[in-house]
Amino acid sequence: MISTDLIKGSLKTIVLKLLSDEGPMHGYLITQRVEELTHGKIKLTYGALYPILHKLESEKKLVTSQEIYNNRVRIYYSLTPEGTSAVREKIEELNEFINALRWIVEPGKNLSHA
Amino acid sequence: MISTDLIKGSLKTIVLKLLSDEGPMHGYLITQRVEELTHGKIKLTYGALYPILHKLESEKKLVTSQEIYNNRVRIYYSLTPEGTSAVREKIEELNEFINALRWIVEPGKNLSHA
DNA sequence: TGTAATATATAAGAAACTTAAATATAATGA
DNA sequence: TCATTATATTTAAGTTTCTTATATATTACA
Repeated sequence: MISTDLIKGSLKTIVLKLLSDEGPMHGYLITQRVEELTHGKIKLTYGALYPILHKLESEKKLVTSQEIYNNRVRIYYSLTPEGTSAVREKIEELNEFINALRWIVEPGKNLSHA
Repeated sequence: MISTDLIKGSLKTIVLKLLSDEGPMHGYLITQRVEELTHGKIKLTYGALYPILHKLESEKKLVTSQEIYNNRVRIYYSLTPEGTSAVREKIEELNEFINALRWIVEPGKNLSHA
């Protein structure tokens, strides 16, 4: 598990990207997929996730639809067109960030300026 | 300039790594080098930097020495042995983090598990 | 002589989390 | 049957880490 300080700022981007790649999902499933995809390195807590989902919804980047599964309510989140372009911007920024980090971590290598 | 939310958690690691690569530096110079190395993508503000330096000093990861240059005080920060091993740990964690992000950003590719 | 650059410091406030607790149902195993 | 684990969402309180703004002081340049 990676230090939470490091991960903090990228949680919103991670959630948006996941919905973009895998289609509508409910919160619980999002935490599971992030853990799977990152081989346990990143774990989303519910206290972080649900406020993020609610905020993205209030920003019109996500919309919700309820489904009943085994008597339990599931709230599925889907990207709006606005959310879809937000994903692109966020991913671009995340790639810039990764490159900037690599300029620090591997200063010798002549890395991409993308 | 990358969103500050994204950068927040990695500032301490960046400072430590820079001191490890380039030897003792004073605060002002650190902000300049980070900006240079990251092609302006990451800018350390003084309000962030100096508290970080003071904290690392109180944690015995850095020690200071004063020099006078042109009548102005410069406070040079150097890594202690404790600081040097902290750099290694932090960089390892940062690499894990970068990989985890790549698993999200490029889910198709079969990336290193390092 | 005033503005930009150099150099450090810190207080107040915002933002994004963590931790913890609450609620509720289904499935599993002893 | 009873306890535990898994499923599923919510939110309040507190912490940490920054941002923003301000203060101080010298040098360099136009």
